[in-house]
Amino acid sequence: MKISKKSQYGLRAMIHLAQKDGSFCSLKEISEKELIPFNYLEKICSQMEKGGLLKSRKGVYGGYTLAKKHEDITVGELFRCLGERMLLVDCIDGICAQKKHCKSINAWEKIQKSLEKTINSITLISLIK
Amino acid sequence: MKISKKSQYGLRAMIHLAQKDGSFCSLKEISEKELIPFNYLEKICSQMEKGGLLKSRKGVYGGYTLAKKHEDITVGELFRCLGERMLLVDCIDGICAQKKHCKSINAWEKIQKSLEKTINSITLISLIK
DNA sequence: ATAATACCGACTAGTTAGGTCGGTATTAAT
DNA sequence: ATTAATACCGACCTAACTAGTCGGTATTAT
Repeated sequence: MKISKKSQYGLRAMIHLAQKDGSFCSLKEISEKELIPFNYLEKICSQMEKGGLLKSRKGVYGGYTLAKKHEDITVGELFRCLGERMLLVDCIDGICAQKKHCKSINAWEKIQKSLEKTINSITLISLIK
Repeated sequence: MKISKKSQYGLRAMIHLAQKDGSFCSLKEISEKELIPFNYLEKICSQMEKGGLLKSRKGVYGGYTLAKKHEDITVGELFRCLGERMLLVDCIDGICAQKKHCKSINAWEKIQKSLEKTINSITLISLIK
C-alpha cells in the first residue's frame, strides 16, 4: 500500500519534461533539479521510453522529451509503464479455491476499482497548471 | 501498492466472526475454515483485540468475538489497527524541501484522499449480505 | 488433573525496493 | 578525427519488510 520511489521519481521527471514543452532535456538536468539519483533515473527514463511515454536522443545536446501531448498522459499510464504493482490482492485475477463463497473479495474489488478510476483520471497537464 | 496478507487474513477472520453473531469462536476453527496459518492468525487476532476490534476469552470453549457491532466496523479501521501502511508517499505528511513548488504532490494527495474515502466507507456488514 | 484454548517473544527465510557500478554506443562541436 | 557529453545496458549489492515458524506460558471448562 505504498507508491514506489520509482513511480514518484518517474512522475517528477515527467512533470519536469512537460514544463520544457518539446525541447530535449538531459538526465543530468532532471537529476539535479529534481533531486533524483542519476543512475536510478537513467533506468526509470529508459523504461518510460520503452513504454512509449518518452522519446530520446543520444549524444551531445541529447536527452529526453515527452512522446505524447501532456493532456493525454495519466498517472495510471505511468504506473503501468513503470511496473507499479497495481493489483492490491492476488486473488482478484488469480485462482482461488474459495472465490465463490468469499466475501472479502467484494471489499478488494471496490478498493481496486476506485483506485484505478482515480489514477486514470489524473492527467499530466492537470498537475502542471 | 499492495494490501498485505495480514490485512487480508484479518478481514477474512472478521467476516467469519461477524457471521457467528456474538458467540465466541476459536482460532482453530477460523484457521481451518478460512485457510489461514494458525500461528500467524494468532498474532493477527491478538493485534485486533488490542486495537479494540475483538474480545477474547481464554480456556476451553474460549476464542474471539467481535467487540463492536458489525455495522460500525470499516475496512479502514481494520487497516489502521493492523498497521497496514496507508500513507502512499512519505512526503504527504513528512518534511520535504521541495514541497512548496512540487507539483506531483497534488497527484498523491488526490489518490490518498480517494483511497481513504473508499476504505472508510466499506463496513463489515455491507460485505456479509 | 486434563485438555483446549489464548497469549507472548524470539527467530528466520525469501522477496523487493532502491539503488550503485563499470562499460558501450552515439552524436554535436571543435 | 578527436573529444566531451550524452543515452544505453546488464550485473551486482544492501537493508528493510513480509509472512511466517517455534517453543513455551497462562487461563479455564469439564
